[in-house]
Amino acid sequence: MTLRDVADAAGVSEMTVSRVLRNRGDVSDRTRERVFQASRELGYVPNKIAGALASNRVNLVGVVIPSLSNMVFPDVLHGIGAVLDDTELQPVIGTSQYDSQREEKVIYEMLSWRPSGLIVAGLEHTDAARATMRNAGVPVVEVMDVDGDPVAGAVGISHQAAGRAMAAEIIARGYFRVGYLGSSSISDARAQKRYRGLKAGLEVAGLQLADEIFYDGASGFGTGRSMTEALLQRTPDLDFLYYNTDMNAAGGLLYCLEKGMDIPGQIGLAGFNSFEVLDGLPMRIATMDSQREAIGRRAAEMIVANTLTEEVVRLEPEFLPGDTVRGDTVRGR
Amino acid sequence: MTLRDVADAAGVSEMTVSRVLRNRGDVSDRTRERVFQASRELGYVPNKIAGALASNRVNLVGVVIPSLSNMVFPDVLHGIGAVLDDTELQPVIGTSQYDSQREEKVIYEMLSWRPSGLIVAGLEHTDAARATMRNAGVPVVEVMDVDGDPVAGAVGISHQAAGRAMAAEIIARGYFRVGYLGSSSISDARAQKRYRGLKAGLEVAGLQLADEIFYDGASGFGTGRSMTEALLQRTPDLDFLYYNTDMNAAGGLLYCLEKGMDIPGQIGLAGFNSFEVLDGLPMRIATMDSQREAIGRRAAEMIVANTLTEEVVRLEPEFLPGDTVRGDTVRGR
DNA sequence: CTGAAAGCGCTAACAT
DNA sequence: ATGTTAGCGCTTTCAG
Repeated sequence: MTLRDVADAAGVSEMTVSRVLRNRGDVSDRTRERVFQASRELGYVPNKIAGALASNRVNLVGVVIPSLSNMVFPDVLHGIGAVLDDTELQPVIGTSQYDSQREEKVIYEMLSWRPSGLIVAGLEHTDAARATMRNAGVPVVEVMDVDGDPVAGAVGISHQAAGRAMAAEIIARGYFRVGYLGSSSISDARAQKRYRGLKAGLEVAGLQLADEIFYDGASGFGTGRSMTEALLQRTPDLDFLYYNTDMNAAGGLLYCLEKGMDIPGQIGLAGFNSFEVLDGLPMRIATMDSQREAIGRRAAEMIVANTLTEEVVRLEPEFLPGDTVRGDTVRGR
Repeated sequence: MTLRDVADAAGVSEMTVSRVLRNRGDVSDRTRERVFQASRELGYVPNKIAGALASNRVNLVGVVIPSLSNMVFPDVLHGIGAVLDDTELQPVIGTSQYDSQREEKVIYEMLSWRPSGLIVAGLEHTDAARATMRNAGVPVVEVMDVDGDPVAGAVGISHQAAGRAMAAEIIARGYFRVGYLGSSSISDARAQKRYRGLKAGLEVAGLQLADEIFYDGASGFGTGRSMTEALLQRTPDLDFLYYNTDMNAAGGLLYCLEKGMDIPGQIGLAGFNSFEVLDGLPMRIATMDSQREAIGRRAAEMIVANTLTEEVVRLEPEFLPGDTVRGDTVRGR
């Protein structure tokens, strides 16, 4: 089933059919109607492969993220989609499963389809992947993180700064025996940066991390719960728990509440990301909004603009105190 | 940057380069090495558009789902990915946002790229979408649901039966004032089927749904909590709450626990889906495993088999009693 | 083992 | 308003 078939059925040239179906150029209403009719009757579906080759235009935007299971990425995709919905462009998603070799392959595959742009999560990639992106010839935007050296454009927050900011909040609220609960995966570069930011921020105030614990595998209530239990068993006098993500913090919160701990008096908790699904827990977890949707939107806008931008957009995460931290005793908020 | 450039740099024909890069046919080690070298130095990325047009082969599998925000779909994608990872095929995801017009468009767009197969969530589509899929000329598999008339292949569970099975469990455990808490969205056809199945199952035992409540918008703890509060205010003597999804059930559970209700004695709760992230709540919610990964795997296998199958695979959801329902007093489990 | 020719299905550019 | 020609970058097929 090709243009040829529709053209024959409608008694016009292929070119006319092409024009009608793409709504380009002037075609008489009569011809137009005949073409639509023929196309519909035959159940014609245009071949975008051929169209793309001939026109040198592909209305796809590649989006490479580590995983769909971690809710942060669908949120970024949502922002991207919101912007692309107003254009001819369509996102195409690829996942790296937190594996940089796989990511390299996915990026390469994506670019081999000659998309109109590429959005990639994070700044850490193999040299080959970076080289490929640099030569892509289309707008490339790295998202979620600005702590590093972007290949081209970038939109994100500074996770290092987010960690420091959290340290400042913790200190201002009078906590000083801080424990960190995070992922042991070195491939979660952004969590690592927050971890380092936290430590740096504590040191500025002459404090040190009192203890830390790391887990393998997925975040979740169970993970948060068991990490929290293990950490508090080892270091019972902690007065603050900073989690790499709200999902784990939620598990920790439930554990602490069960044990009858006084939150936020005896112990404070904070997470990261601000997940809407968690509204409805017994207490709102203190967190930092990671601006995921805004990041997606901004990145998509840069692709739509279609300039080989090198712009780096730094968004600011917002601290949300929730119910699991004390009031600010220093600045008196 | 085309094959031509690489061929010139390596001093061979385009054809030879093509063979080396695709690892097809015999090429001497010396030539092979030269080609790789040239290709690498030039940063050549093959043009799959042209390749696909010439070879009439596209190693993509279209996957159309309503949304990425609802965790059920990433789980299906995970199953699909697990199977496709062992092949040359790659999934390409499109979302319909629970809008059948949009779904029709997405399916059409997908097929215009001539993928090797198509996987679509659900059995409810516009007539045009069904017609398009029927003429696709590639394997098409509808997933998640088998209560209806598939276009071609299908893999899923019977949500109607799942609702009935839940009714049977509720009754067997001695509950009889049952409330349903679900989505008002008619586009969630599967939840509707469970709802109808539940009612049918209760009726068989001479029971009726004591009350029901519906919400707009996204599921989540907050939604589950407020629905539960509203429903119990209206009908305080309910002894069982059946939710359309575990996410809402979790919110309801937290609410009931806060109010000091005796679960599962005074009141029982059950959800649907079996979400792993929820392990770690104070109680494990009774639920039914919707077999999402298995569905994804099975569907992908049907695509890989590359036969225009009409096979309908019905998987069986597994009831998981958790901690929020009483023991089976009838069958004495 | 390597190369040359033809053509995949469409669209840009140029007629008419 | 419609048609004709050429060619996008690759692979298939056939030669050698």
